[in-house]
Amino acid sequence: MRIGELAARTGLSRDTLRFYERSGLLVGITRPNPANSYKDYAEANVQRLAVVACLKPLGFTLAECREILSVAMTDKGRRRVYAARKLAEVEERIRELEAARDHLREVLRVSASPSSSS
Amino acid sequence: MRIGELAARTGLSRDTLRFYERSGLLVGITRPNPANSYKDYAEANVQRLAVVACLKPLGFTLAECREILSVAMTDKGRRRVYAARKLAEVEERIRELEAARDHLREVLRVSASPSSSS
DNA sequence: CTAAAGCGTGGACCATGGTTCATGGTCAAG
DNA sequence: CTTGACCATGAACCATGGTCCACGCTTTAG
Repeated sequence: MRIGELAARTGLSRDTLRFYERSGLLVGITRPNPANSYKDYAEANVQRLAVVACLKPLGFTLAECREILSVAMTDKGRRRVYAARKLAEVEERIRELEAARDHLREVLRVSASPSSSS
Repeated sequence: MRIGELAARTGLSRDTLRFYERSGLLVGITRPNPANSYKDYAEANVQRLAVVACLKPLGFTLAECREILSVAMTDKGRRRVYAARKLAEVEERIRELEAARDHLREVLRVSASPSSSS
């Protein structure tokens, strides 16, 4: 399929897809017609982009998505390693944010009392 | 004081301080000596940068720090509004990350079972 | 006096994840 | 045949938070 169809089927803009292509997230790109410069994107990219759409909200960068996709179909163990590593990062970030949250609550508690500003 | 001293007293690099100055975080900057172009930074900037150092890990951007500092000394109520708004953001982000964490745990749980890869 | 250290300015560069623009080629409908 | 939609490429630009460099001037230490 061409980029417009891929965009329609994934909900991503053509520009974003071109950016993802530069980022190495897409595979199976050919130029079947020597008369023009149009590219053909393999069907597999729809699935790959679904994986990216799933991973991105989990905090994976595009580079990490690329790495994961490169082993995703062949190496379950390595895929687990990525997930486990990211899980640790996410848990650490949650702890940091909980500390920030408690700090902000303290700010609000203190600033609610009658006197004392800064 | 000059930028070097401010850097020494805050632990920030001169470059970072100049970046912060461009970002509008510093006040009371004069050029007391007409013979040179050296700037003098008001003592108050040490405290301001301490506030920034406190706010940044809480997820406040530099622009938000600037806003908060602009009202910090005069308007306790508005300061509360900023803190409350950021608290809501932090709590939302925590919820998102917890969802991501659960998703990753699920990935690890599923990929631990014997068969089925992608 | 000389050399090093400090200072100000402006600009380039880094990563991240895109968006927008300009240019030029191609394809399909009317 | 013309118009509009689609495509590719490269480059510039956006925000965020800086870092690094070169240039030239000043200040300070030896």
